[in-house]
Parts: sequence; C-alpha cells; structure tokens
Amino acid sequence: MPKVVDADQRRSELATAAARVIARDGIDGASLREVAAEAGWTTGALVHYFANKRELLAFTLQSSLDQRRSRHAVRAAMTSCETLRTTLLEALPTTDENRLHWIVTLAFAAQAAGDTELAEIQRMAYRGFRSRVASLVDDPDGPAAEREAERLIALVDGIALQALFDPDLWTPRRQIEALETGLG
Amino acid sequence: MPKVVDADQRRSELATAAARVIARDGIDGASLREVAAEAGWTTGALVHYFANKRELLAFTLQSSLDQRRSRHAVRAAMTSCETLRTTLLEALPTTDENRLHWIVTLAFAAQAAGDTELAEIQRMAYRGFRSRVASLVDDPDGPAAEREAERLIALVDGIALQALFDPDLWTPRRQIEALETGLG
Amino acid sequence: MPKVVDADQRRSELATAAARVIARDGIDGASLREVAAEAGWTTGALVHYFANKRELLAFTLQSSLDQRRSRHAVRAAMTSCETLRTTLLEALPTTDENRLHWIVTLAFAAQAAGDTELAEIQRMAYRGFRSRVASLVDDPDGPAAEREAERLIALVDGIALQALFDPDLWTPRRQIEALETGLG
Amino acid sequence: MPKVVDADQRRSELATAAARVIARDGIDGASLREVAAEAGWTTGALVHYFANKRELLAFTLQSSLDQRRSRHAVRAAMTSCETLRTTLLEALPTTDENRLHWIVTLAFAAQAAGDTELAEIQRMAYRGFRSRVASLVDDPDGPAAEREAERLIALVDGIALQALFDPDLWTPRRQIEALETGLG
DNA sequence: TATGAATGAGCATTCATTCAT
DNA sequence: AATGAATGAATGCTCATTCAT
Repeated sequence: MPKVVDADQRRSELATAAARVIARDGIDGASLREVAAEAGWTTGALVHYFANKRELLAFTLQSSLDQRRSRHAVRAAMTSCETLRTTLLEALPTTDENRLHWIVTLAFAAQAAGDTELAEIQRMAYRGFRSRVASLVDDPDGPAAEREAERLIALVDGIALQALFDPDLWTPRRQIEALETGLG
Repeated sequence: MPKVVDADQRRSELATAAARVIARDGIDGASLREVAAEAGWTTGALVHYFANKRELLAFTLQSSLDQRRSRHAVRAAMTSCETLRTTLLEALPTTDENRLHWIVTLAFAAQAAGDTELAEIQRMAYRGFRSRVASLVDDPDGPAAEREAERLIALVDGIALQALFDPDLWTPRRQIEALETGLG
Repeated sequence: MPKVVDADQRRSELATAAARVIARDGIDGASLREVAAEAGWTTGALVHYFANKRELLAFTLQSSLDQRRSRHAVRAAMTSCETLRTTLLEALPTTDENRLHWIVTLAFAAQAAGDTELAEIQRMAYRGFRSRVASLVDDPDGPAAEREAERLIALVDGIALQALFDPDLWTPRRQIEALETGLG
Repeated sequence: MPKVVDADQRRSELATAAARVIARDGIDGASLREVAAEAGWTTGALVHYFANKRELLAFTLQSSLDQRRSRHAVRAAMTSCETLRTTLLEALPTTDENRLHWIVTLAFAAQAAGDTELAEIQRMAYRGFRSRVASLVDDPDGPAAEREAERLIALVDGIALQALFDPDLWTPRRQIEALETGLG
C-alpha cells in the first residue's frame, strides 16, 4: 500500500503557499518552482495535486475566497450572532491575513480580465457575498435590500482599495472609522 | 544627420501599447516582444527608450495615471466647470478607455505589493486625486473635507471594483445611478 | 502467502505493450508511464520485472524477434512442411502483427547505431534467420547457399521497407507478387 | 543594420548537426541542447531558424534526403553519364556519409509510423527515387519499367539493411558484389 | 507484489538582455 | 535609431527512478 496522503489538505497547503508567493512577488513571480519551494516541496510534487499551472492558480483563487467565507462563518457560529457590522468589518484588510486575501484577489482581478474561468470564480464569490450582506440589512426582503448591499460592499471595497494603496495612512483603526461613518 | 525622433512621444506610444497588452493578457503576458509588436516595433527598439523592463512597466503605470488626470483636466478646462459630480463620474469604468485604465491599475496594484517603486507611484496618484476631490467638496477648507473626499473615493472605487468583476450586471447606467445615490 | 505471479509471462505482456506503444508513438514516446498504462499497470509495477528502462527496451526487442521466429516455427510444425517460400512470405509485413514487428525492428535499428547491446541482439537474430533460410535453399550444403540466402533476405527486406514507407501502394498482394517474382 | 546571416545555410548546418546526433544517440537522444551543442551554438539560437523541434526534425529528414539526391546529381553531371549501375551503387551504405544518411532514414522511418508529415516526406522521396531508377532501366517506357525499378530498389534496400545490422560481415566490397549479382 | 508519493534531472520553449551591424 | 542574431537563464512540464507503505 502506498503512503497515505490527504490530497485535499495537500492541495490547500500548496494553494496557501501560492497565495503567499503571489502577494510577495506578484502573479508573474508565482512560478511553480517558487510555489513548491515556499511550500517545502519540489516542483515535481506539485504534479500529483494539480495537472498544470492553470489549475493551481484557479484553485488558489477559489481557495482564498472560500477561506475568507468559511473563517467568517466559523466566527459567526461561535458568537451566534452575525450582524451586518461584523460581516463588513471582517472584510476589511485590517489583519495580515485579510491583507493577503485582498492582494490575492486583486492579483487575480487583473488576470481575470482575459480569463473567463477566473472571472467566473470571482463573479460567483462576489454574488455570494452580496446575498449574505443583503440578508443582514434592515429590511432583507424589501426591494432595496440588494441595492443597500451593493452600496455597503462598495463602501468596504473602496476603503480596502485605498488602504492597500496607502497602508501607512490607512491604519486598521481608520478603516474601521471610515466604515462606521458610512454605515450611519 | 540622424533621424529626429520625439522620444517622449515614442515612450508614450509604447506605454499605451503595454497597457493594452496588460489588459488583454495580464501582466505576465506583457513580454517585451509582445509590447513591441503591439506598438509596431521590434524588441530591440524598446531599448532606446527604456533601459529595461522594469522601467517600461513603471512608466506604463505612471503614464496610465497621468493620462487619466490630464484627460479630465482637459475636459474640465473646456467646460470651464469642474464639479464634484463630473470628476467622480469620470473615474468610473463606464467607457472602454476607463475600463482599460482600471484594469491596468489593478494589475499594478497586485504587483505593487512587493515593489516599492510601483507602490509609490500609485500612492502619489491616489493622494493627488484625493486633494482634487477635497477641493471640490462643499467646505473645501473645513476639517472634514479630506474625510468626505475619502468617503467619495471609496464609493467610486467600490462601484468600479464591482463593475469590473461583474460587467454584465454593472452597466454604465447602473454605475452612475449607484454613484448619484451615494452622492446624496 | 504472496500472490503467485508468472514473472516471465508478465515480462512478455509488458514487452508486447511496449511494442504497441513504440509502433504508435515512436521510441521516444515509449515512456514507462505509457507502457505501464498500455499494459494496465502502474509505473511502479514495472520495476519488479525490469531493473530500468534499458532492460525493458532490450527485452522488448528480443521478445519481438523471438516471437516472430517462434510463431513461424509453430506454423511450420503444424503443417510439417517448412518451405523456403512460406518462410519468406511470413517475413513480409502483410499482416498487422508483422507490420508491428517490422516497425519495432526499424525503431530499434536506428537506436542500435549507438548501442552495442541492441546491435548485438539484432545481429544475432539476423544471422539466425539467414541460417534458417540457407537450410531451405536448393543445395543447403553447397558453397552458394549462404549467398543465396542473403539474396533472398535482401529481397524480402527491400520489399518490406518499401511497403512500410508506402503502405497504400504496397498492398499485401503486391508484396507477395514482388516476392514470387524475385524467387524465380 | 543587423548582422547579415545566411539563414538557409545556417538551417542546413543545424540539420547536419541534427543528423549526426540522431545517428549517434538515436532520435530520442536528439534534444535541442545536444543538436545546438553539436553545431556549436546555444539552444536559444535554434529558435531563429526553426520555430520548434518538429520543424527541425522535419527539415533534418528532408535535408538528408535532398542531399543524397543532389550529391548524386552532381556526380552524374560531372561524369556526364548516369547509369543504372552507378545510381544503385551510390545508394548503398558503403561510405560513412551514406551510412549516416541510412541511419537517419531508418530513425525517421520508425518515427514516421505515427507522424503523417514525416511519412509524406519519406514517401515522396521514395517515389522520386523509383522514377529515377525506372528511367534508367533497359526499356524505360515499357510496362515493366516500374516493376523492375521496384525490384532493384528492393535489392539495394535489402542489402543496405543487412549491412547496417551487421557491418562487420557486410564490407563495402561485399555490398557491391551482392548488388552486381542481383543486377545480373 | 504493487502502489503512488516524491525526487531531481532533463525537456522544449520563452524571455530579457546584449550587441554587431 | 533600429534591427535581429545570439545568449543564457528561467519557465512549465515530463520523466526515470526511488522508496515507504
């Protein structure tokens, strides 16, 4: 019997390593060699888990998006109270982890301009997030819920983008203040 | 007598070509060969205008940001009336040209995470834009002007980001509506 | 008790699979993975039967040559009558099986130019065939027997080579006609 | 103005180097690195002359076949006398040069089994040779001319194949004797 | 015996860069 | 100024081989 390996976990490890490399060196710095080294493996080992680079990148994006959502879900479950405010706050790049997610998202956003598969993954994640936010606004079933969700997400995204461009200016505290102001 | 060439104009042409390639193929699809071909030149010709690839990319980003600003300045001068509303509207990816600028911006945003030179260029452009917006709000010299400018830019950026991720949903008309709503 | 496996038979199976792959994809398309897959095994299983790739290839050649001879011997035994004519006819690539043998032979012929082991295997097979043919000519013990055998083998090989290069032109029927003409 | 290079000559040089490597190491030993090194270049230089490996290999085969023919044409022109005998004699692997051509031909013969482009090149060369031989037989316009040409080519090929398999036995002298005998 | 994880070298190919012309 | 030949390093990927299970 061959060595037993948890393939899913290994794929996740590799995707996390890929995310780190992308955040550090940009998406074109994310060579298979570099990703493998970051994860503590050799290039050849990647091949057991991803048929090619495209697959690795798509999985990395998907993984980053999933993780963001699932971490939040866990926290919501723990506190038994998912409010609009906490949901939006957690989307801001106020922690190293969130900053990583955001940089990866942006790296793929540009890439997705010419890649329909990546574009689709991001589109789906975006729509999912909007639904979640819409379900948390004051009148979730009202006609304006979706629009309110969009407004709030725009607010969060706008703050996040500025924070990523100018991190010295945009401390976590300031990001949060800006969000609170926007929430009214 | 050597051929007279307007070096600055040539650099701009090449930067524009680079922007198109980046938007089409991603930043890692922007090889010198490809950029040169897009501009109608050979690789070797690039070398007279940019010492290396880094310089070309930095200039491409700078150029894209400058162009955005100067085009707007021209239009403001023509109408002799730069209002907050027109300034913000013109920042949205409602036209092909603006979409191109946005994709380039995002492509470099991710890259800038690990490149201080690119980061600095973007930071400066951002701060310049904030000053301009701040000078157009109701009470430009009041203590809240900067914060209001940040709020408005966050609004524009947030709408733009969603529009880039989901262009089918976010028609130009909807982007504008969302902005007007936010403007109050 | 370990599973009982007929190692010799397994080696033959694998050699046959290798021959098929070589005929289909050329000798450089015959990777261990591909050969193993063709035989319905995994790469690692090969290692029990062949120490390395060289050994597999050498055995494949040997096997192809042996098989050709043994099949003919069987047929000769059944009919109790091995004539010069049937022996030579059976060497032509008139059937799929024989074509396979021929392509394998040619693939290794080129390879053998720089590999003394393969060259030796082929040389021995050639000499064996010549002896057999020589024993079937009119005056097997006469001084001209060997030369006559060489002439006949050259005839068969020449027809075979043309047939392999231009199979549409060289139908089985035409190959046989050309041989009969040459036999006089 | 860039350095002037005779591209056709360079392609020929490279093809000759490729032929030498193929004869020495087999077709799967003919890596671009090895071919480039044999020709005294680096891998990257190949790219100026051949878009990819396939193109290099196809050109190498074509080149080997062309060369064989043109060398013969030159000699025929010099002596102003192309006879059946000299034409066939020159096809035998009696010299190092001819042996090289033959080994290359065989290497590609096996490869051509699964590659229609290579197969077509060889088929055309074969048919050309047959026409030439047919035009030199006793009654070139008679109905049997083609068949006689095929018989003679089979004779040459058959001798050549045996000579390649068993060079020690098949000295140039013996090859020639065998051919003369067959010519009658 | 057989698997498949893992290695590390090697492959074809692309690329930024240099340079003679 | 501009070309394109040439380099050599890097890339994504394949492979023979080793080995724990």
